[in-house]
Amino acid sequence: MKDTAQDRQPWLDPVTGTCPVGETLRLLRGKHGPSVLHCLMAGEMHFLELTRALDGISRKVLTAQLQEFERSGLVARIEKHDARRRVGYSLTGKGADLGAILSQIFDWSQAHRDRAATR
Amino acid sequence: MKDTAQDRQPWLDPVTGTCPVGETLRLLRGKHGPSVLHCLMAGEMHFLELTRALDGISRKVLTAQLQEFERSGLVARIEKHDARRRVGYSLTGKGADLGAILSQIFDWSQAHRDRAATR
DNA sequence: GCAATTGGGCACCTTTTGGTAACCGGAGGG
DNA sequence: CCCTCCGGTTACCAAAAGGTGCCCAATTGC
Repeated sequence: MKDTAQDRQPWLDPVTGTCPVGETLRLLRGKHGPSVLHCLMAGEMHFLELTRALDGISRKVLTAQLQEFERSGLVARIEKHDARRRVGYSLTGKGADLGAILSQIFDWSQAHRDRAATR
Repeated sequence: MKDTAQDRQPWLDPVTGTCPVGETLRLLRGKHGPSVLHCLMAGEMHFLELTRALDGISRKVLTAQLQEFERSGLVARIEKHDARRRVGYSLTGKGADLGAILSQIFDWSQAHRDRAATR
């Protein structure tokens, strides 16, 4: 019997050898990541629109975040070859599914805003 | 007209002056935070049980995380004055509600484990 | 020609986060 | 008396994350 990683950790993805849950959590650990997805729930937005909507995020971090979301298939990047060469970002189906879950966290936060710290 | 913070940012909690959503997101940004809540969804656990279940978390980080969750009213700390003076941790109602949402993220991760990276 | 807009990239720095290892204190066992 | 278990705490260090400021390229408007 070969004692494989799969035997010891059956939750690991057989293809990538990583834990899909861990990957997802890592994806959402950024300071602004969830907010980016939440913004995009309202529809496609341009890069600079996002920087303004998120209030405080730097362009560096936003580009990095969007690229990571794109790699993970949560967000689609659309180059408009129109006048201003602006770039649109919108959620994929996967991204929208995850965004819907995040919306529940937003709702939970509002529902428990009473004595949130219960001090 | 006094232009108050409430007028400019109506999502701020009128009592604490903080954004409840931001506070929640900050609560979940830790590397192990969501996993801790997920563990406790199965029921009360002792401190060392958690360190073993989480595989890799240090006692320092786990204590800090549990204290933060306790301050936020997600987790209850129960000192057992029995032989081994062990300490139990369990979810409050609030904590269980949030844990249920996190479970959906776990489910999402499993559902999208096919080509998660879509490289 | 010159400035502004848009979406980046890059170098540098600070802050945050997490791990390691050591120590502690009370209870129990031998 | 000494050792072990449990739940911490502390000091120290490394890595990750994020912000700032500067540069760049293509295009439009003046």
